[in-house]
Amino acid sequence: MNNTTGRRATIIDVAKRAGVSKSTVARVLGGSANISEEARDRVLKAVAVTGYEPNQLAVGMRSGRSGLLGIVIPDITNPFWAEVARGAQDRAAKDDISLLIFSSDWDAHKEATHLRALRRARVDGAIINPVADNFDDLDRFGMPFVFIGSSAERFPDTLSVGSDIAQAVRLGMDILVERGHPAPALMLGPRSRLARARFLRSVHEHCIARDVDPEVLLVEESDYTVEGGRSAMVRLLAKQWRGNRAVFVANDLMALGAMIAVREAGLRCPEDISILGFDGIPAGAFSWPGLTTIEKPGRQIGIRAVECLIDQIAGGRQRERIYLPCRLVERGSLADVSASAPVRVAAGR
Amino acid sequence: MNNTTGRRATIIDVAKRAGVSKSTVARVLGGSANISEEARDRVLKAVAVTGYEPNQLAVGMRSGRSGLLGIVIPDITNPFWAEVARGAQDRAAKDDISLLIFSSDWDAHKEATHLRALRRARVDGAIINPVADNFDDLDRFGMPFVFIGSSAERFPDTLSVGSDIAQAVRLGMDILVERGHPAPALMLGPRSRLARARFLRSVHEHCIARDVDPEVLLVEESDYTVEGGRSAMVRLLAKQWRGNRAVFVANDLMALGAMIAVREAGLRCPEDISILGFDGIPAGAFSWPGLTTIEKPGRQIGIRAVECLIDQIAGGRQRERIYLPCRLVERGSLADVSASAPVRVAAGR
DNA sequence: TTTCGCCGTGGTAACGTTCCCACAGAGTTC
DNA sequence: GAACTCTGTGGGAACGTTACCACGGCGAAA
Repeated sequence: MNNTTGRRATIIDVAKRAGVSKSTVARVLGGSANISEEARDRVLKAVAVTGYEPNQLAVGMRSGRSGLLGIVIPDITNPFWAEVARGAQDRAAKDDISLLIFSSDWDAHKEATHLRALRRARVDGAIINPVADNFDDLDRFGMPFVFIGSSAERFPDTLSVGSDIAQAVRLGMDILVERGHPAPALMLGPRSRLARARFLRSVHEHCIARDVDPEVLLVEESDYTVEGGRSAMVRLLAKQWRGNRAVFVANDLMALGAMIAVREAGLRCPEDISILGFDGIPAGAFSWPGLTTIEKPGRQIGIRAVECLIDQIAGGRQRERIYLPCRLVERGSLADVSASAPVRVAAGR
Repeated sequence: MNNTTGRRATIIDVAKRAGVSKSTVARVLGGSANISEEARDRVLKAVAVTGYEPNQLAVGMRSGRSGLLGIVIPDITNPFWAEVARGAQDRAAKDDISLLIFSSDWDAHKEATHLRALRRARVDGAIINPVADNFDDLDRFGMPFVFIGSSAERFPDTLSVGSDIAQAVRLGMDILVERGHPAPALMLGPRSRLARARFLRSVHEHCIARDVDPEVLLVEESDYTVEGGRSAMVRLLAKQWRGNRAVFVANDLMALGAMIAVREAGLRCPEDISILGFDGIPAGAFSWPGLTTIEKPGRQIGIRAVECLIDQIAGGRQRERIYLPCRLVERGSLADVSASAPVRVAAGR
């Protein structure tokens, strides 16, 4: 079904075989109008015979469109970012665009290297979770771009896509109230993280709207790790902590650690202590009990970012900030101790 | 630090600015010998001033090297494959090569589409976890390639990189014996999977070497899912099963499910039943107890695959099959009931 | 002095497309 | 019947690079 010579067929080979000019071949393949039936047939046949595949390099060279998009995320091995990448991949594929993926490891130097690679590859645009605090000049990025993730927050006047933390917190607080936990303890990440402030602010807003004094809430903070969550939970358990005990944890890894600490203290989750996570990492489905959590829309973020990018490449530049809604994933770590609760919570997965 | 016109600087802009010919610029940038100090300085200065970045498209067009490698894996969202991709990414970056990543979802049609995209992009080579049972003709793949993963097993005469299942099984059986479980039950995947036969064969070999009748071993099989592992464990518990009870599970997800079933049966892991997994998925670190497992060398596979590919692009084509060793990850799911065991196993993570 | 080789450099032809202009012939309008 | 439009086609330039050849100048060998 193709030449044995090893050389790839070019548009000229196709043209010769079809007995037309390369212009005509290009028109047929480009789906242009005004082609005779006969010419179209002959070209299509010749394409099949030669096994011709257009050379994207040449196309890009001439048309200025490489058909490539770049994405720079912290780590493809991190399940959240893998979801983002996957969403971007799938959306790009719909438009016959291929994705160049890079992992920055939250390292500004690696990021710079990757951005250079993207520029050299002449990608049509880039999706970036920014690491560097300031880029030389955003306008001279050298290509259209979309920022993703909460670190994009630092750059006010750019197009960016992220998850809607305010909505996520509302979702979490609502379910906690509904289940009889109107004043949960809070387990937060390090102060340095941007998302932390947003999380805390949203909790406060929610409390005030419900006439609860936010200062009443127990708060612990730690690193976004299993170990961090475990130690924070130990500290929490040592405090005066009355009533229906529940914790709203700002990160799933920490929540998993907290769950371990509960067990180590001889307590049960969710019977003694309810835990609500935030992220939606896969491991939450395999813990015991399964972690009830709020899932960030990773895949949607990837999809939307590509769409924004495509729009931006085609038309004018927008400078919008897009927040995508999160989703509650109910598993077994949240007890229902509300007045209306049937009998007792079942510790399902 | 660059032109404000928006147009990207070309080698000609650099040449003009440096007052030399583009040939000289190319030689300087290509690191060729026989350049005067003066010319080199002027060129380097001009490059810095113009912000010149070589156009990879043009380079690829002319030199036949696109500087791109493709990788087609089942799903970037799957932690194992993400590891593979990450390894490939890092290794490729060392040679200034960018990676085009695609997810096939174990779908032959998607795979074909992705391979076409790779051909169009004129990648210098491809790393593929093959899905299709037979390709039209391996020699006419249209580019150098390396197969990865156990499904590569189906194609005898190709270069491939995968994990050493025989060594992994030896590792597992050895630790089981050492801990006082000379005849563990086996939990296998579906018969359709290639890895299953290799796993079972290796267990048999190990048994025979140790003078154990392999027929004595309890065997259950199921899907590679949490639910599958759970139901298989239920069936296993219903059997006559004496002595120090341990299960060697051929997949971590199943192992996690088995662990849940143990707990649901009112038994404890590892005190009543020991579980040894196989894969090394991250979720195994967060279960309770932590899952002791054998980790496949995902990252190494990616690294090695890229190295093979680079070799193959440069030199002759090899048709070797490379097996990379797995690693035991000790967490808390394996009890030590051997005679030499200190007192009792601690249920650590 | 002539010849040779080497060094450093410049010019030009590709690579495979797309874009644009030109042009022949058929049909339409006045 | 001349001028015009429309349809289908072909030809050539350009995109930015590298590979190759050519050439002048200089020192060394004959």
